Amino acid sequence: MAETRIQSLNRAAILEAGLEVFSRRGFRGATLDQIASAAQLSKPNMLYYFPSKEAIHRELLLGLMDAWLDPMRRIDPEGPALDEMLGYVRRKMALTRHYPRESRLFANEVLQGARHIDDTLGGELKELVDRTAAQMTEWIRAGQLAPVDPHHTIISIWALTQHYADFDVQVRAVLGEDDPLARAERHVDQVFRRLLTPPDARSAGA
Amino acid sequence: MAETRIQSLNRAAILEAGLEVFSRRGFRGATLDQIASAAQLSKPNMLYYFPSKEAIHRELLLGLMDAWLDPMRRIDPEGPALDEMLGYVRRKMALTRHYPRESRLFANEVLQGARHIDDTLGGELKELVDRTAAQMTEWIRAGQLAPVDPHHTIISIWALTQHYADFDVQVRAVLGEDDPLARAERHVDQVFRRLLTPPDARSAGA
DNA sequence: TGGCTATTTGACCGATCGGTCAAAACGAGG
DNA sequence: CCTCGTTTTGACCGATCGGTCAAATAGCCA
Repeated sequence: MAETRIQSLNRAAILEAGLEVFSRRGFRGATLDQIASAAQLSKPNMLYYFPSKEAIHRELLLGLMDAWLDPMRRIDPEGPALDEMLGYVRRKMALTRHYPRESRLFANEVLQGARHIDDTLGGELKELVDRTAAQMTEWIRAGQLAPVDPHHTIISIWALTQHYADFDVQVRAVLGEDDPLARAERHVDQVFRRLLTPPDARSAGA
Repeated sequence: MAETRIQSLNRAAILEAGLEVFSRRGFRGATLDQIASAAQLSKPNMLYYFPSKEAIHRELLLGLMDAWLDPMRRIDPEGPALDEMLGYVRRKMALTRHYPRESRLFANEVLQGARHIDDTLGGELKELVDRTAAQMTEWIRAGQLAPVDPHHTIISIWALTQHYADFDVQVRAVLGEDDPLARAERHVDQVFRRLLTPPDARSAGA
């Protein structure tokens, strides 16, 4: 009873189309006809693979959350504090560069109340953040990071990195550039380097 | 032919209701019935004051843009560089605290392509940003600000301040606090203080 | 009070929404 | 070729969308 080749192909096409449309229009703004035509399927044919609009949306969000949390999970408590934090920033920025639609899908969802994922937000995500914040507190106590509010620092990393995906229309309009992300990556690294470098390490290095 | 009392009262009620609904649902997700019932008016009665859903939305966005740009306009080239920049950050954060719905309205619009305001984005906004960035470049040359990318620093200020309004569901879920903004204001000040304080001024002050 | 304008409303319209259904077309094994 | 399960489709459904309209009502000034 395994998935046939045509099934997995069509399911993938529908999810790809759903990502495209949901990320640009939001859940209520997207229509099944738009998704179906983007997937080059008829509407009833699409509903043969997914029972409803909600089901497509839910599957996209579910698949998203894991990839979204992964960069934070990969922070190594044994590694050098500043490098670990800047590595996290870099990995999160890579998500923005390579998966801007996923970022906008998430932004749309949270902006409109996050009704479909509020359990994940208050559960798995909060646990992971609390654990990472505790690790940062240790690093600060050990003098490996400058004193900061760990929770709000994590939120700042999200804010800065996701902004380049979610508001890219505005970013491009204001910068007038084709590829703002090269500069953006250097800038974001600089922001958190200056925020997190402990005072007694400031004379050394570039 | 001036506006009567009842006209200005009803128009205000409609705009207030429109802000509430548009900011939580986005343009396409909002319905005229929702806005009308929030304004305690019948739908045809509401359309007696505004010709269409678009007209309500457009008037809200127009009124918004001016207030949104004001904190940046009030940066004083004659003032002390760091204080002026941190003052801008503080004013922008005050908008987030007092007008989160306006922030979400704007976020919804930009997220979905900013089709209703792209002329403002590429015109008035870009000019103001370029002028402010030029001022920052002077300050950097004079050693009053640490070397940064001015454009991306401005974008960072937007990203951090607006994030607390646009993603407040996520912020509250992760922090588990009732009023995250008190801490947030201190944190955001710290981020840009460390980013912008010139190297030779770091030994002085707190 | 009468009369005129400004305001409000219920009923309704065509378009579009998410979703259903029965029937047709397809495809692999015999 | 036939058979049977899988896949695809056109036609259609009730609900809801943004918006209209004629008629009813309220407010105001002579």
